[in-house]
Amino acid sequence: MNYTNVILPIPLQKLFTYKITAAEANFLKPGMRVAVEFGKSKIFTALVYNIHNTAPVGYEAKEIYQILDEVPIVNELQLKHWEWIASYYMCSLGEVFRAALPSAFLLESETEIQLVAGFKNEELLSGEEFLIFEALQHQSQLSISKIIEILGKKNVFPIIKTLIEKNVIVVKEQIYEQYKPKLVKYIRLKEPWSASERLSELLETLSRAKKQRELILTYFQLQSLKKPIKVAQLQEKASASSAVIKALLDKDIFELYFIQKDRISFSGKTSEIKELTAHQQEAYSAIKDTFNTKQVTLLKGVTSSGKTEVYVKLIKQLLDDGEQVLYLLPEIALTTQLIERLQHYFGEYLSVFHSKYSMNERVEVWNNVLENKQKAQLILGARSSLFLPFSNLGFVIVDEEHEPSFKQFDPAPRYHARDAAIVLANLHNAKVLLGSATPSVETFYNAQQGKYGLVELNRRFGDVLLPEIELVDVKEKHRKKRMKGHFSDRLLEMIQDALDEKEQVILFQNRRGFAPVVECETCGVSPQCPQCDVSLTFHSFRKELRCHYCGYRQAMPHNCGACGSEKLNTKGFGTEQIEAELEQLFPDTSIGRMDLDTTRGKYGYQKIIGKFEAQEIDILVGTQMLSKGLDFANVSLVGIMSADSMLNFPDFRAHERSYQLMVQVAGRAGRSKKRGKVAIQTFNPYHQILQQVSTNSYNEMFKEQLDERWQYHYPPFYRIIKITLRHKDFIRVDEGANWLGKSLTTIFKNQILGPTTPAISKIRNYFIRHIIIKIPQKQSLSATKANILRVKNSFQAVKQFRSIKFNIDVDSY
DNA sequence: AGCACGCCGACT
DNA sequence: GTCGGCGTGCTC
Repeated sequence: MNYTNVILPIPLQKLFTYKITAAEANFLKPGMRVAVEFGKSKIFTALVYNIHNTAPVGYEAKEIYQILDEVPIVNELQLKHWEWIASYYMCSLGEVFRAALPSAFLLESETEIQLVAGFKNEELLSGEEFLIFEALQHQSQLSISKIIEILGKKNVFPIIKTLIEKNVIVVKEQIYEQYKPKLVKYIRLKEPWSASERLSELLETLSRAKKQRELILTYFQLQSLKKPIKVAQLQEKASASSAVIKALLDKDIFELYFIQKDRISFSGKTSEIKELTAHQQEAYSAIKDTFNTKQVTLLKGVTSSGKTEVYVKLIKQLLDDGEQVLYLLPEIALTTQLIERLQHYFGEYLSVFHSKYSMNERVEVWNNVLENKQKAQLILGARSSLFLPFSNLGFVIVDEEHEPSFKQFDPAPRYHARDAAIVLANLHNAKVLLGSATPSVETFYNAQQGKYGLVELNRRFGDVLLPEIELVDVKEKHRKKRMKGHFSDRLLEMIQDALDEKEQVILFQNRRGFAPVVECETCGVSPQCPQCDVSLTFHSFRKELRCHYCGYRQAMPHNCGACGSEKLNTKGFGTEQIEAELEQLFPDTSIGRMDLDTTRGKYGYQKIIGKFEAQEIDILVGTQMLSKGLDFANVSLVGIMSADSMLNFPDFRAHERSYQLMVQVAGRAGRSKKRGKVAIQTFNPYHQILQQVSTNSYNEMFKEQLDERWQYHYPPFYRIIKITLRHKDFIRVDEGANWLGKSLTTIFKNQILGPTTPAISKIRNYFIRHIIIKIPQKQSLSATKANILRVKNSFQAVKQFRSIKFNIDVDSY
């Protein structure tokens, strides 16, 4: 007997065994997909893990339902990589499987039922059964969702079951692939007319249809180019309406045909890569040197130093050697600007892969990488692109390495793309280049310790100086009454100067919406989200209050819900309010706003950025999404509206993050010729981080942060595993967290922090508790994880705790 | 994780 | 009396 163990896309730690025939055993290989029945009524897409002939004990294996692939779509290196992710980040292989494949590869089962021909004994049926029977007289098949509609209730399976038992209906399980390659419509003359010598005859028959004759003539014109003719092309060239084409199709003179077309194509010329400047060249050679001894190298290059040019040169070389290159970027930095730049150099070698691309596009990229096609030699993508089926990866770039968005938080696998990429590169024996102007503390530490190579690039391109940073003491300005709304007189002056010089301004406010909270002047109460532990945020555009955690929204109330007073005040400030104030202060200036609310949709970004580039917008107000990878030549001033909210964030990385964010935002100023200016408004200008930002002292910041990490047992000296418990019942999570905290403490002693209640203690009606385990570098990670899993098991053996959601997040930073 | 099975309360 | 609530156990 032959069997296969398969991975199912579910959070269960084990593989499942299915029976296969000898022929199937011969054909199947690890990495191929099969459809299998799982449980009573589900069909899943599973991935073949291995093939063997050991019969399982204790149960009878089911047979597989269908083989879905001709060749493996996942290779062995990927499976190894998945196993590392599953074990390191403490999740199941199935969860990695689910995250790794574009969801179109995970088939859906759409259950349809059909009538058994010849059933006559209607009197045997109950009322509801008869309803279904009757419905099937009109329609040949019904989906489960339709039946739910017809019967007006959710639980329809028992009825379907009895109908099947009475042999009235059968279940038709229909599996379909979601992926449909894009077909392009082409047109040609139908058989008897295709010969050119019949042209005159053809025109004769159409003597009464002037438009149609013209169309035929245009067609022959296009035909002389000896290329297939697209319908759209013909229609445009002949400036004919689609009715004319349709008439000719109906007369059987034209016919349509389709050619499968890859969506991802680039038609344009590529150009030679730029000459590197002396400094870039130096960095380039240094990187190559470090690769002789190190697998990973950090390129620390100040903003606008031209890191991309160095990448380009390295990529070029690897591509010439015939190896695949992966270029990872945080989602928000994947801008058209960069894509176009790379396309310019690498043209048809480049494919882009990220979540704003449609499913079909993602499947195409997957297949192209799998077949090692030319157009997929260089992949530019967000974190999930490290799951593509590389077979010959030679080089990985992780740009903006410090970006927190490389870490996936929910759902599992909670992996860090940078770290997972290093492991992946290791499997391929490939080199990794981490790039950042403001490396994360752990990466720079690794570089200092000699684990990674380190190359610095400290000159901006064209030797433009780093921007001049000015700290504006808002407390002082308030005292002297020199504030207009949220603007200090100094910032306004600088904006005015820039506008006078016809230069552009970027204002950074790390909060969207109009004003974070609405507060009653009389009683001080502010409206809360009914489902989360947060105050609602006022959005003036729709005059409503919203919750940024669960999406709850309500109209802005006219009076206070607690005391009825009509004096509702807005407190704090967001991008929307900054924009409104600017409109008052600079009425003749065009102002744009860029945040999550204004950049919805695939091209949302591009529209705003395009306008700003074209200098249709003078002042751009935005959240942190404008700190990344954008290159505007004419920006001379960057204003940070308030530095304090980020500095006071309760997280051990708050200072590091603030530093990175401010330096990155500041880097948007003066990127081409002139030295830029940056104004940072703060209540606390003597804060050490602000001082370090203003003097550009990365090393000082690093040293200070490292000391703190050492003192308080944080990474890179300790690993952090965070356990999150969630439940709708407050008392239950509370008790569960206490129980778990105690039992972890018996093993890990003082390495346990908590249980603690997070700042936002309730989201979507779930109460949340955290427990943190700090693991010293020398303590065995695998033993620690085994211990955690043991405690988890005994936790879930307590029946009142079983319904508590239990998340483990390894390296939760 | 889903999802069916099974045992208790509030309604026609 | 039933419907439907959610606790419990299983999925090859």
